[in-house]
Amino acid sequence: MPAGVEAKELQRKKTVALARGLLGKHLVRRFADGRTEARLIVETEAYDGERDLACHARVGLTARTAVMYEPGGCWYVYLCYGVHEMLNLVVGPAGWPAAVLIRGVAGAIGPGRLTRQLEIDRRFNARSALDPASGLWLEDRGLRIPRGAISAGPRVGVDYAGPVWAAKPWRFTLAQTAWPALPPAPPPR
DNA sequence: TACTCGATCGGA
DNA sequence: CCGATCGAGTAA
Repeated sequence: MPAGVEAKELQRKKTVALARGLLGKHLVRRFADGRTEARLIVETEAYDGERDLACHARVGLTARTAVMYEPGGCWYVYLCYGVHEMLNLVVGPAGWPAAVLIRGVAGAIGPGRLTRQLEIDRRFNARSALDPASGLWLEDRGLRIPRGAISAGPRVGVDYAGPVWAAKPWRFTLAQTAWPALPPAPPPR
């Protein structure tokens, strides 16, 4: 049986470690027709607190950022550039605004592409990320990730945050060699 | 109410 | 490189 991801774990005040730890977990979507799809999480970014000038919570508590102040374990979904839905996992204890952007899953690299493929939009905002009843949740399927399979680098598209915060190596990617067997590739011609 | 500017992507 | 497209945040 698949083990869920624990709320208690997501409420630790360790945003960057949680972003790293999310690699290798699965994002599971149950569609309206009952079909389910589990995708390996392969790329994440950490956004941590009001002090983090790349984080939406840099402006403090507003209607949009309120969900980030919730205890870890719910989704934060917002519209980016008027076009793309961005999926984030709220992490940390209540009152500490932090989230992890799900930037890539196996079969869909890019935060806008994955939400489009999995039909994720702002209706999931503030819903539970641990409860299958929400239709979108996290599962730990026991995949072991060697430390060396993870690489870190600066977050993408946050130059507005200034050199210090833009340079934080808070973007994490899982080397493809650590992914479990992918759907069979079409035979070469 | 009038601006400005995005945690992106696809097409020139 | 540029345009799409719209909502949040800010100033007035």
